[in-house]
Amino acid sequence: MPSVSQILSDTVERALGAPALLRAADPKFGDYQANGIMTVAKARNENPRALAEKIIQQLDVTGICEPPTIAGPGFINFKLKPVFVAAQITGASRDERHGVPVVAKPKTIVIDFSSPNVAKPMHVGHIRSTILGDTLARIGKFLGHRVITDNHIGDWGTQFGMLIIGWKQYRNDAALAADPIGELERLYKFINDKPELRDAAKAELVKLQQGDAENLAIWQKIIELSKQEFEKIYRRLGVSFDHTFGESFYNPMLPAVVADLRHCGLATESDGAFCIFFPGQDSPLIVQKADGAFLYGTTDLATLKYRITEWQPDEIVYVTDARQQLHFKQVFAAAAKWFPAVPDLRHVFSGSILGEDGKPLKTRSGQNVKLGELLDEAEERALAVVAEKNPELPEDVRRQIARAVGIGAVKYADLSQNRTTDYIFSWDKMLAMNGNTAPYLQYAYVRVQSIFRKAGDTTGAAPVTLEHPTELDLAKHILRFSDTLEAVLADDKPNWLTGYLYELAGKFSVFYANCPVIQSVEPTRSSRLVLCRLTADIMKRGLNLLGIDVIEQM
RNA sequence: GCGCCCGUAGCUCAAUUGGAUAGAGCAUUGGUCUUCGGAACCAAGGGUUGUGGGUUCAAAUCCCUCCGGGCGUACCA
Repeated sequence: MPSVSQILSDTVERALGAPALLRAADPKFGDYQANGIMTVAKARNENPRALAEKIIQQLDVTGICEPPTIAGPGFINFKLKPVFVAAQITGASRDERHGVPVVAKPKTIVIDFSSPNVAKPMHVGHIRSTILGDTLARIGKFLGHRVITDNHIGDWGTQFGMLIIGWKQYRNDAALAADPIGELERLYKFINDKPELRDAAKAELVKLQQGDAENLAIWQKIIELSKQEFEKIYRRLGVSFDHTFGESFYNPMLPAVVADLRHCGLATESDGAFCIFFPGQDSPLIVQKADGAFLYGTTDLATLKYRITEWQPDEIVYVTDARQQLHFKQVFAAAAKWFPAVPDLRHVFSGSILGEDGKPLKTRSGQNVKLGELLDEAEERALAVVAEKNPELPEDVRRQIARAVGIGAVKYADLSQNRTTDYIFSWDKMLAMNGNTAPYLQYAYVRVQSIFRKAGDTTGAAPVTLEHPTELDLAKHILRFSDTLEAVLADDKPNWLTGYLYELAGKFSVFYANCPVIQSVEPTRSSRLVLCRLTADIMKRGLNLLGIDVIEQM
């Protein structure tokens, strides 16, 4: 079923002959507002109010809303008829997708996110990319796009010289078994602190690059161990990938990439290196160092070529931190010249996570906060809250709740923030039961579930009638779910979805406080139960699209 | 030096891309309810959107000047 805003928007566009620019209106003016009229009037040198008058004469929306009104300099306001809202809600309640249409033209979207480095623990710096990319993938899929997720792990580089010599001579097998990445990290630091081993490390690296069997085997073992550790984190976060083509996957392609870039004149020699220069910019994208080695720009171009030929995507999304903006600008600019046609390339970047002192989040000893330990703490803190609030629950149930609440809180705190800015990490704020937090939404969901437990059989598909103003308000908000999802995907801004869900929970609370459900008489009782069910379904779906679990009790 | 991101209530953040009187939570103050989970709901105070100009019917949003912060800026990723 098409969304309400889509219907109205199409209607106005047909009459206007230009985009309607429909948006949710301030409730005191109506439910939706078209403000494309002023722009068109100006271009045509017409009086905007007269044009608006002409447009509303042509609109046939009698089944949908009250007669549209003109306000201000030329806004057209629409106020939905309760009967129409009720009919839409009834339809949505019988739809597995809660009234969210599948996109008319599905796109192929590649999403590149998370991308941790092998032999290093994942830390807080990885969480935003991981969670953001996962959410965008989930929403894209739900809207009907073909989404391909790829974890571009850092599994190649000069650090392997040091890791290999450390592995061969200083490896502690017991430590390796207990904490693989911890031991690898120790080996790396140990060798890095020994300048006298630098040449030996370099020699091991050269052997690896030349295909030495022993070094290749060690390298692969290190990758395997690292991937297993990453997987533990991803399992806890509920994140998965279609592919994990690391940087090394593209190694064999790099010489040909540079040769081609040189052949077509894009890459030129400068100080012994091969570079792609851009007009008006001092620093080039270097694709081959003076010593012959390749860089991540080279790998990114090879990766891009592979993805284009392999998947023919309409869009490729790179989710990284904000510090890589220049790099991706250069890669995208190079790609635009290198390929006859490039997909829509988007760099979705995020700010850093700061401690409450406003400085980058670190442990007390100044180390990066390990992601695994952060998630442990989230669950512990959530467990303490659950134990306090609901001590009669069995231990295993409490743990399960704590997992959903703790992990959910960390994710939600991140996703509810505008991704481009730095944000301040605060346990107390993210675990608060009030305000725009995961626990608040999870609790709102629990309250609805509680109604169903008491009401008995609620599987009926009764028609919805909207009598009380708070019912109508809740219902109208429900009808905006699909608009929200489309907007999130269009601008890569999950905080619009969290805002939507928070408002949904708020409107439900008001409805809940004003409208008895179980004690009301038929047919109101059944109608309200359907409204509750739909609200709960959308809360669950919305949270699920954010990668957050709901629970039945807490 | 140059470039990118930013500056909004005491604090943490919104504002659907130029739309009407800039909104939430926390904190503060006051209120509701014999309540389907009070882990709730309602209300009040709190703002010259860093500064000064410009563009237009309309600016937190676009352009320019400063001030302040973060991050980049030729062979790490």
